[in-house]
Amino acid sequence: MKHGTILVIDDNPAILTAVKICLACTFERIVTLDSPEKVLVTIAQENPTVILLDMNFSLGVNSGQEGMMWLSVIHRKHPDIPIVLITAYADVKLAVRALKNGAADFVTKPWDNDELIRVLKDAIDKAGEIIPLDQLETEHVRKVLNKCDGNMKKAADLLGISRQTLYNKVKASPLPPLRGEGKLRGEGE
Amino acid sequence: MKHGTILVIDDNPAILTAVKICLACTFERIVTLDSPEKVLVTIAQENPTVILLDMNFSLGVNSGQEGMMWLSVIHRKHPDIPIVLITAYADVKLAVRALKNGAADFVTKPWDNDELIRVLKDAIDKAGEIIPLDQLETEHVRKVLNKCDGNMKKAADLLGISRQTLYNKVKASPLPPLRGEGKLRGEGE
DNA sequence: CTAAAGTGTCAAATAATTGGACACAAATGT
DNA sequence: ACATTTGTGTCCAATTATTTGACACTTTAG
Repeated sequence: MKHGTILVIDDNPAILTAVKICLACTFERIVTLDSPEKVLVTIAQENPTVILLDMNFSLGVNSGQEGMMWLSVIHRKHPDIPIVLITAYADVKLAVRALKNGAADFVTKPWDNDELIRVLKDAIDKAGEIIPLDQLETEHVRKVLNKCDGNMKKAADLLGISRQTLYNKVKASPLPPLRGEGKLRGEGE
Repeated sequence: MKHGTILVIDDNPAILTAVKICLACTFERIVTLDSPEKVLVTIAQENPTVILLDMNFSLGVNSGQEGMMWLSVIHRKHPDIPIVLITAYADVKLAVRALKNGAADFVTKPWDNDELIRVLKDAIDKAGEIIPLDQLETEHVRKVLNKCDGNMKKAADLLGISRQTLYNKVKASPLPPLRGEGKLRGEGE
């Protein structure tokens, strides 16, 4: 099954060619840019399913700052499009920063074709997950309730709803997404 | 301002000592474990604000598999407690996997004390953020609507609400809480 | 041991959600 | 091109949820 459109941004033509070949049978459409400057325009035109973004565009500058900046710009404007970063300079700090800035994944050159495809598919799948509103609500309610140590008044306050409504909500979903054995944190006594 | 309890798990006593000194004035309470085996018990007893977890516990094994496994175990059972990983073997793949498995951050030994403190505070802050229910709802609604290209029927369907309700919701928040820059001209249309 | 804060539960007023309906615009198939 | 399907905006009345306020009671802190 093909997975829509991918936008690849890299200043190295050889890389673009290699990626095109590698991804030809995975995507319906492959759009490439050799510079990120017009990336927002291209995104608006192509509406890509996923973006593969190189981190270094100035020769001799390998800090990845430029890619990081573009990551932020794109992610801010299109938070729903997964962005996979790719770089020749494996740097843990950079990778961590990228993921915390919204990157879906981070791969290093030279890459393994199968791994790249897997990573991209994975990013698309994760971005495509849509959960129903009430499930989102229930999860959040329990999270906040947890953080308030079960204090429903405070939790309701933080959630912006009335105490009684919180009651109804927790009553409506008694045993939600708790995996594991039966003891919750705080059940000491 | 002190930031509650931190649980530090590392098999190297010297590291534990060093961390204790480093973090003494940042946390009210520092709990240490030299092995992750009883970590769930300790968490239940201490209810830590944040966890600092080493990735390697078997000498000679530096794949980080063990730390990764414990990260998963802890994160699954306590998704609200931020877990910062620490490792001597800077490995991009490992770091990426860790973050995707729910780690709040990833630091490498030897660490910088100030940076470690900053990272921990950051993790705590991020985990402590509580957003009101209606804001969460609005953001999710807009995200799903986006993914459906504005098709309200489909979006309502995916959200598990009726089409009219979706109408009301979008009508109620025309320019919602999107963090943000003013207007980046997409010049798409 | 008080006072303050939280709990569980109720009821009545208010708001939101639903399912159905309708005329019309847009996309789809043949 | 035409007919069919699908989606849009917008109503309505019936049903649910939510809120506000209240009450007796337990827990927590000073």
